[in-house]
Amino acid sequence: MADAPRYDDSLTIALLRAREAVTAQFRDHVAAGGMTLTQWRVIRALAGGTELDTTTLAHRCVILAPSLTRIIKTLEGRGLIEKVPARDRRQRVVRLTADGEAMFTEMWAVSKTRYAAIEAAFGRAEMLDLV
Amino acid sequence: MADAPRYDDSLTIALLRAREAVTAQFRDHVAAGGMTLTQWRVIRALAGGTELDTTTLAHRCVILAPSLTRIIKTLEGRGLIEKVPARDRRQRVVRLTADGEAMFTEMWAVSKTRYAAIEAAFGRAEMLDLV
DNA sequence: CTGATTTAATTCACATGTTAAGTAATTAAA
DNA sequence: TTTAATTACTTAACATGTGAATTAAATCAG
Repeated sequence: MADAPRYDDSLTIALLRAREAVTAQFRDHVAAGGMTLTQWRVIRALAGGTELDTTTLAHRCVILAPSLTRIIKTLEGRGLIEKVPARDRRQRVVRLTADGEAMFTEMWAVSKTRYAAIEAAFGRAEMLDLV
Repeated sequence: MADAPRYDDSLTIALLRAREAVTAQFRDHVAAGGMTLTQWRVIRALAGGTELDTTTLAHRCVILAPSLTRIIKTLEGRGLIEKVPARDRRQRVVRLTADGEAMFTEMWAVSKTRYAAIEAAFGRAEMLDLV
């Protein structure tokens, strides 16, 4: 099978497995807090009183706009985030509520140590080079 | 903001961006063939007459079982894959049809060169180490 | 051999990814 | 200033991710 595709070691598969391996470390913890990993990325991006519009937030969290629209609706419904009036009325600017900040603080205490451990064991430079 | 989370350079985000950067190279080409990247992974895993059960196929393609069930249904409906009788009747073993092999051959001619170029520019070893 | 357990898939329910189309507000052009 | 073009976001439609519950078949214990 000289010309047959090598499959298991392709880059796309490797990236999927790498992401799977990393997210598995957090999924249970985040799920215990009643949210998904994607929602957690949004909470984390807004932590500390940060106010962001949808476009910036989507880019930082690597979430597509349609997904973010739904997530904002969900998190707003739970009282974790709230809208902020914006100069440009096309924009939707959001921030964490007091409850949202509390939720972040509580979960970050645990997540922080896991992030640090995993990243230290990995070598982040090569990843960032590609990006 | 000494204790504020550094966000843009976290590993989970980096992996998302890396995957985004790589898949963008193939998405258009695969979409032109009328299928998704996930479906293409399945086709590729079965190329060359390979017969696989759902569990093995799911693991190799890094697709969860429920997703694979739907994908098999879709690809079977298009006449690209077909069932193969299995000793263990709990298993669903599938392989490419003649049309499926033809589809693979046609698309692989283009994909192959892109895979090679990207992987050469990356350095696959670190990824595999993590996995 | 019969019942309990385990295994392989499927189904269900909901969240997200993805593309395309649509809406409202801003900006630029005539 | 009125229209055309852009921008920011939303909605829609479908595919996939994800965990939990179900079904069917194989295996195991007694």
